[in-house]
Amino acid sequence: MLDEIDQSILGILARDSRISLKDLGQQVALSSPAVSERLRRLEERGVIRAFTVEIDPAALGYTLQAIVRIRPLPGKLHIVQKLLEDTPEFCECDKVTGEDCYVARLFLRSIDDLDVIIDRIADKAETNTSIVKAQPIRRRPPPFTV
Amino acid sequence: MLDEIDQSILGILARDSRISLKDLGQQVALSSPAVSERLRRLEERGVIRAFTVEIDPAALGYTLQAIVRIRPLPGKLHIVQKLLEDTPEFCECDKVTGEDCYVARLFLRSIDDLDVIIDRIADKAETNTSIVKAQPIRRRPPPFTV
DNA sequence: GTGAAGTGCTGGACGAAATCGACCAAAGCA
DNA sequence: TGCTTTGGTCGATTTCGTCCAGCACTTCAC
Repeated sequence: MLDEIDQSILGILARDSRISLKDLGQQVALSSPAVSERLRRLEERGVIRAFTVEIDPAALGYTLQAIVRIRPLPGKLHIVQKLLEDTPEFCECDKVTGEDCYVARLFLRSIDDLDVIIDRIADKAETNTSIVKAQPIRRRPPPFTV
Repeated sequence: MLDEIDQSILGILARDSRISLKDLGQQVALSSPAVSERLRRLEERGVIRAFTVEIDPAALGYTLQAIVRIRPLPGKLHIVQKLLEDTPEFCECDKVTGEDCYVARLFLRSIDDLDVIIDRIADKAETNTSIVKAQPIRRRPPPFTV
């Protein structure tokens, strides 16, 4: 599905997605039209979901992060999910097996905001909030070795 | 700190980080040398941590994800953290307040891998694993409004 | 085997984009 | 008031991306 060249292209782009096709081509020993075509196909096949940018949340004023585990009350599941989706401070949410139904990441400007946001779901779900103290591993791609 | 133009630049780059400076400039009504300079400063100040690419984990064979809560046994905290960092399948890890010490995201090729990886920390920590069934919110930036 | 078709690459030409330097206008300040 | 800093424009030059023709290699039918 993905050959070695595609994998190293992905690795390089993960570190710097604004690299020129020329430089990218040199690093994988291919001409620029060739890597251009590979990029096109990687996007087309959905291997590359997006070229994006990693922003320091603190630069936007988000000095706090929390991990919130959420267990909607009976019959409230869809309402809760909709509420999470419509609250932009929830920047990541997974629906999981086990007692908790959702695990979500919340970006906060202050601890007061936490209270405001959690209060909005407090009557529809049980929640368990953990404040992030440190990030030993920040978002990284999984290993490529096939 | 960040003016409106910087914010809209970040918003545009979050959607497509490979956009040309020319197009980016047109969208924010600035010349390309001007946006080039703003980009340079955003990077320099650490607002932009990296230009990167979002890869479909399934394309790399990772058909499963799990959220693992980890509570190291007394005296094992540093060993456990090192182990997490050295296990590339752990693609995200937060150190949090509360009973659990770490919350980590694990990418898996098969359910068998889960057993192998969790076994490696089983004698150093209590773990609680939830399999991801769906992702109602996939990584998105927090709201920019200052 | 052999020829036809398909795939994925190279290299050069050409138009588009990035960069560089010169210059300018507004804001902050002695 | 006039100097300095900051952040911008514009045009020239260089660099890059894209298009296209051609080539090598593989697959497959005969």
